[in-house]
Amino acid sequence: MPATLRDVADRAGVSVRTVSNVVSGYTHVSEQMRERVMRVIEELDYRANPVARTLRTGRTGALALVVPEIDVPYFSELARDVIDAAAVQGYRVMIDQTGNDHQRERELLLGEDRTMLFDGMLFSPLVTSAELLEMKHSRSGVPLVLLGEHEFDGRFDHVAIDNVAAAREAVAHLVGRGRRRIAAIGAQPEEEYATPRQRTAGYEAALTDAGLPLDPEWMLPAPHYSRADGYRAAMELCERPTRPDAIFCFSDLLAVGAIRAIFDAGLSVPGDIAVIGIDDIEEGRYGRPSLSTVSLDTPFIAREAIGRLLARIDDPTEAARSIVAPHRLVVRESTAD
Amino acid sequence: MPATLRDVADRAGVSVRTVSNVVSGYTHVSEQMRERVMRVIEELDYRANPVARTLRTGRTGALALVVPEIDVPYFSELARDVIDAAAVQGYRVMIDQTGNDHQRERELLLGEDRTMLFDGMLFSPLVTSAELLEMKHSRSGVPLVLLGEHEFDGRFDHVAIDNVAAAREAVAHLVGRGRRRIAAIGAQPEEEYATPRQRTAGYEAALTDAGLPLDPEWMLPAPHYSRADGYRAAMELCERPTRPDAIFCFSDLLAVGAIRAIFDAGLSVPGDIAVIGIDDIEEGRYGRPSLSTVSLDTPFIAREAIGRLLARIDDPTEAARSIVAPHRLVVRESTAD
DNA sequence: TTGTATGCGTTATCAT
DNA sequence: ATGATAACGCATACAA
Repeated sequence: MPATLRDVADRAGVSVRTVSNVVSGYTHVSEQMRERVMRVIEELDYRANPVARTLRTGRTGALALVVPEIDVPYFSELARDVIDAAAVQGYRVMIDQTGNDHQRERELLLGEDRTMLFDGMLFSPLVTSAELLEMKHSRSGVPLVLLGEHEFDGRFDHVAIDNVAAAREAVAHLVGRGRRRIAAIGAQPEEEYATPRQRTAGYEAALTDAGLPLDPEWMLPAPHYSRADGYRAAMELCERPTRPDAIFCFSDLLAVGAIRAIFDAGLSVPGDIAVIGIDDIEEGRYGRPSLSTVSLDTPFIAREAIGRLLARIDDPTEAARSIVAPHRLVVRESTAD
Repeated sequence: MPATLRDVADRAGVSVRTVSNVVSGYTHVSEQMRERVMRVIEELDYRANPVARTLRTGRTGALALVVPEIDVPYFSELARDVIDAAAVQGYRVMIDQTGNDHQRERELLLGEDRTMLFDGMLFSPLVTSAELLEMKHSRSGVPLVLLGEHEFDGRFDHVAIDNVAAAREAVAHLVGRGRRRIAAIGAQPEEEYATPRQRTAGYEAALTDAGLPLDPEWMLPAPHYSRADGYRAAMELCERPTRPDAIFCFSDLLAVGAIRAIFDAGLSVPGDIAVIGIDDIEEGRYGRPSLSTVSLDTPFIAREAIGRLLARIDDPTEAARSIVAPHRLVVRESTAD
């Protein structure tokens, strides 16, 4: 049975108020009193009960991070940085997975009694809708920061890269390498999601910049941004009468699958088909060939997101702000000559 | 301001007791009363405050999962399964990272006020010591289930594969492929940690089974089981006057790094050197060559671990049990002929 | 079947 | 500077 504030107070012959003052580092407390109380705290191995503290203060010291699937490398690398950044500020992180499932996402966002279990929420959706977020926000009032969605400007805090520019640079790089038949993998069937739409826009802009034609036939969907999706789409491209000479994948994971498919089709990377992704996951650095990509600064994203969230927890009336994280083209073997 | 039990009671003209009964699905409550209360609950959009409930009941509905680093694929894949298995039972999961850092691990385990923030703990250490666990357990009394440590039998619940057998089968497979100079990567400098020691034992047993000599020179350490560790160690092996013709890596991540190193050294896999790992992470299935490995059933591990933990939460006096998870050799290109 | 009252362990208000 | 005491929101022992 853990010792309580009362136990300590009784044993030290003082009031709970005094003990509480010592514990929470209150200024007006005499040195001798302080020492006496501290000794008893040591003796009884007292630790404050965070649940009781939370009930009183309304602060839990926990944040929620919602991602589609934690085992997708980009999200696990992001989670690592988020957990670290949160720890620096004294917060712990709860992770929820939406499983790329709309129904599940709904439940999670609007879910029953989640409220008050955490002080704020970091939401990194692959797909999500503004309405859902509006509902969440208005119903629970939980401070919310979006990761990777640059669409809902003004309404929510968010931190993300400039997706259009990132995609454009990736494709421009392929053009610069002399590629002309450039396919894209990762467009979403529905046009309602920000990230794929923006990357599609960047892809199209780069082709237009280069005076290349836009061909919808060369934009393949990838519902889950998984290795399997990338494999499937690339294999389909390889089997066509006229093959692409480069593929821009909307994520590194898609690219990993695509490279394997190209190899299985008896072709080479980058010889026959150059491949570039987005994310810069570590897996891409060790593959054969190593993967060219657009690197996102996840520690930066995590730090800024945590910063915004804590600011908003502190002052819920603050205006929503939009933070653009830096990105950087990283050229490796998969697009080398 | 969220509605409380009292608000609902007042509005419905009943006592808090009655509302509480309705909310928690108490059996003895008249149907009309039930409906009346439910209607008010809807109206006020009432949700029970989980913190208050926790203070009262002592149950938080949260579990902690402690891993070295969440962005290590094996752990993120395990985390996915743990979160899912916990969700099925109505629990949420908090993730903590020890960062492979002993000091940090200490803090985390013995840490201040963590207690009572979760009902139980799943601990999946790369490295840890029995003493630390003893301290944790005795001090906080938090129900604890170990993942992947088969050493502390009898003292703690744990679920893990038979590491000795898994390693032995992997190495036997290499022998069966005609390999004779079989190196190992992943031994820990200190001999105090269970997993590496057991895998070392399996490696040695398989060599002995095959009548092959044991050479300490061919057992390379890998402090973090990272791709970089695997790369470094394999590169060193490649530069020796007599190279191995096979490498047994204690984890798939090490194997990924090793394969890249062998390639960079101008050699081929499996032509010059065959490579096998342990874990069966998805990354290994898409690499070139695809990675032979020993597959662990992480969904099984997660389910069993959650099951044990909940049983122990329910009845802390239960005897500790040891669950052996199945493993299976998976042969792919990296050890093919 | 339902109402009343107490306590979970803190923090914070009001005295002194 | 410190003591007494009232919440925080819920669950439950005890009554009715």
